[in-house]
Amino acid sequence: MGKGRAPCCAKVGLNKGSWTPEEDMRLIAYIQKYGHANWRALPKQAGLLRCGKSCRLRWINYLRPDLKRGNFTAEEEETIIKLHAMLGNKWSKIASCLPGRTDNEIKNVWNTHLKKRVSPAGGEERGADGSKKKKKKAAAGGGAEEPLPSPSQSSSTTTTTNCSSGDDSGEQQSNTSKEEPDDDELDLENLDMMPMLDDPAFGFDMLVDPVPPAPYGPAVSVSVSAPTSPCASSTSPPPAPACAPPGVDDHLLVLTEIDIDHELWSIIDGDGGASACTVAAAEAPAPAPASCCQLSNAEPPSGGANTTSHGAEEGKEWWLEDLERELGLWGPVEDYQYPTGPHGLVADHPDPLPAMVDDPVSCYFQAGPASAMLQEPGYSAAAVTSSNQMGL
DNA sequence: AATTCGATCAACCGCTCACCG
DNA sequence: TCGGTGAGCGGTTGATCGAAT
Repeated sequence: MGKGRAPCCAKVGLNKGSWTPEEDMRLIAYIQKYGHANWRALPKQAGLLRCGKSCRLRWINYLRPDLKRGNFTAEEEETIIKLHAMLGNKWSKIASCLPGRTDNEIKNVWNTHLKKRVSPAGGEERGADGSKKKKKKAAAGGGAEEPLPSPSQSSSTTTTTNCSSGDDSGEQQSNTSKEEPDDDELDLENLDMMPMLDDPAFGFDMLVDPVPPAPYGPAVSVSVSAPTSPCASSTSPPPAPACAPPGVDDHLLVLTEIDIDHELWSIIDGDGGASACTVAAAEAPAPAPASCCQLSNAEPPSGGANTTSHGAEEGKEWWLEDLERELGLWGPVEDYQYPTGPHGLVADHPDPLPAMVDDPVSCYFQAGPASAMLQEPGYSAAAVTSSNQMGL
């Protein structure tokens, strides 16, 4: 750490802030095709002006196909409360027990809803000294020694009081987060309160030690089932699709080169400028202007495996629909004309980027999963969205 | 109708961990 | 064994939206 290592995002020329649809598309397409064996190299290879960290976050928290969107169910909330009582702010561990939910999401939900519910004092905490912003400043000024929401807080003041190690774990959580071993001594008496524990596949060590890092790894093969649902609750998400979204295997968006200033990546990389973007892009398979159906031959740029596992068919629709909705694309379309090639397939479209530039998201969905799905028996054309409906 | 305020959530930052040479 | 590097985690911030005034 320290050691003079510059923050990854402090690099010159990298985008920050909200992601654009095009960036999303590039990231999705790249990961679907090559996985994410190396986050640091990924943005460069995918032609994204983002740091790897940012890409990773975006993928994990927003673009991952197995994400469950929408409000938390009561059961999920209960699970969070109980797990938090036992684990404290171990959001990633809590998230591992809530399939389709991210640590960030859970953290937000906890801080905005559950904390108050569990510990009304926590709500007052914020209101007591005014707005949350004021509170932050006050804390920064050194006044507030307000401990973070800790297991002790929740366990000592709420319904989840039977976490025997409440006080201790609370202290550890807020003061010595490093004392993992103790934190992980969970109160087994709580186990029967947790819905996901009914799952025979559940092992408590899953909480203590995160699920085998089955990252969406170099291979998209990382099946969705692995990362997020070691202790699948009964409120399981829609049929878990494989990491690769519907139809992606066969209809990947062709990533095209972004014309980034050659020196930019040199600066970013600090590697002496040998890796101009276009060069990298040329080396990286991503930009290959080939057909969308070339996936099976694709070689990960950095040796990552590309196993693009096929998700369950039934998993395709929900993921696609969800993401489309998320991006404002969802809706019936009546008059969209696919860019058809000689064979009437999008894959024949020689260069999707031109369209993508205007409308990257719709282009992606029409050229990718959605169109692929169209070719599947039983899939309704109504699922295809019209770029006219984009609010972009 | 305009303004204020609070809630929400995506994204960033800094740190630690784990792996590899 | 040690140091460097990348990944991951948890805390925090800031933009946005909706409700209240």
